[in-house]
Amino acid sequence: MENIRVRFAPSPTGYLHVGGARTAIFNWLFARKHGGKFLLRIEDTDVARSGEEMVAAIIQSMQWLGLNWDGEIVYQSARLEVYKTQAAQLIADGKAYKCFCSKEELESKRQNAAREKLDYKYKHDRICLSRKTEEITAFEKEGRPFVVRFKLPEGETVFSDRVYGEIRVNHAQLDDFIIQRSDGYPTYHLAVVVDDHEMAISHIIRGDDHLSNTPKHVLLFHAFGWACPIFVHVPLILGPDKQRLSKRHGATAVGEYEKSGYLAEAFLNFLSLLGWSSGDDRELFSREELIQEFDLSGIQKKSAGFDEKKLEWLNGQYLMALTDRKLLELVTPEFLKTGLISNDYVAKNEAYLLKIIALMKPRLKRLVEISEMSCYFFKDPQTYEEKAVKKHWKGPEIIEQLNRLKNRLENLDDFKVSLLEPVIRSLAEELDKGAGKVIHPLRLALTGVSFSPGIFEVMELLGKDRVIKRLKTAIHFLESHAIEHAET
RNA sequence: GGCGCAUUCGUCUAGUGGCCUAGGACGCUGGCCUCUCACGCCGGUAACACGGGUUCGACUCCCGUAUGCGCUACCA
Repeated sequence: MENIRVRFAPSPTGYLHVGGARTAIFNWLFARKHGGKFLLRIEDTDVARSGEEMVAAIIQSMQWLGLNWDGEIVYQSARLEVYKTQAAQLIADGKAYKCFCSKEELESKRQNAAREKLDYKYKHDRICLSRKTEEITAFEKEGRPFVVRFKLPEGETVFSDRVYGEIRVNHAQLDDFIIQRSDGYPTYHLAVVVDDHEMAISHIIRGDDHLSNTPKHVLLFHAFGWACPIFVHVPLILGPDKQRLSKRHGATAVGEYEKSGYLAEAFLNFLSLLGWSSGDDRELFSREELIQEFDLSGIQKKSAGFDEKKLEWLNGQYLMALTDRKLLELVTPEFLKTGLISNDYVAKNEAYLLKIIALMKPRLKRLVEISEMSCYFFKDPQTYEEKAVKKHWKGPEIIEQLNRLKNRLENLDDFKVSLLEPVIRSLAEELDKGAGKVIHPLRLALTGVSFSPGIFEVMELLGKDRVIKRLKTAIHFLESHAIEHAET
């Protein structure tokens, strides 16, 4: 394929939505695969709802995902004159006309029709199309506001969509739709057609919520005497309950996924596989592999539900593939944000941090989990998990057991896994217990919780001083509680 | 309501008339590993929306029905 030019055209009325991002990804993959251009156009013709901060946020999310675009960003708000000129041309050609009917008049007509369960269509009366020239000039002179309507021809429109095949729509369903609003701004339909033509877009890849609008666009392309691009409508992304993805389902903005600790590569991988399949059984695709494999024929017709569980799994896969050093780099901001450690600490304890990262890597699903998951490597436990206390610290002999353990460890100079393990196992044997019966209480004393990486690795990293100290603390804790119980 | 589009395990999907007693992945679940939690490994659960055709043969083609989604704005 030659001269592939596609565009992503978000409306800055909100953050970059997951669905929008997926559309952007498909466009980007298609362009990159075929050596074409991927253009970015901001559809900000709805002044009331558009905002500059939103544009910035959308751009930021695009960059995070690594969706680099070609050329300058096109802002529709900067092209109002172009649309006006094109609308005027259509009027001059008799393919569109000015309509002076007020919104209120039309609204009441719509309601009257609705009462009789009828569909009001402007083209039924076309009041403004039958006005005399003098009347129109008089209106214009007094500065009466008007919209420009497309004069809908009879017949039907047939077009072919790369995903959905041939679509046929009878014009009876359509109306003399507005292409220019009374404030002079173009509507979506006009702007999109004019811009896609001027930007020489070869393939319009967009959400299938526009499938029903496409006949209008085809009509406009024909009215202007322009060839239509190839239409490629992609299915929507829905929430886990198959309803339109909304805040109820949690995050809908790409930025929120970035914040909650997902990797851009994993998110890209995940979104690419929503509504598209390469045809084989792979789940993990690098950016390059996605470009390599992407093909319009793999696009699904059915809308897809967003399954965050799978995203988490995928993210975990990416996390595990990272080097310790790279993961540390990514996770450091989390450490700093939670105040667990300082910049200074990071600089001085890299080797230690790298070892922690190595232990946490297969357990981590999202970056933000790191602080909570590894806090006991930086500070002594403040509390002991209640359920674990009941389970592992029960019985009067537990204090004695921890004491014996502490004494043994105090005599050990080199805190290495290979030396620690025999100490604990032999103690268990002497006590005629399984090793777990010694390890679990120990883990609780050292970490405050019931789960952690292998206890010997944890001890080695913590070092003798902290292990002894935490054992003493745990023993004190148990003793004071024993007294409490005795008193009550 | 009208019109358009869709419909394979809970979810993402493979499947383009016989290869399907429907494959993979996530999830869930049994087990192994094991000091716990993860990771990893082995196994299990679970789907062609329904009804009619067409055909020697239908998950695959056609028609209905149901359900869902979209459009039906001076939003995009």
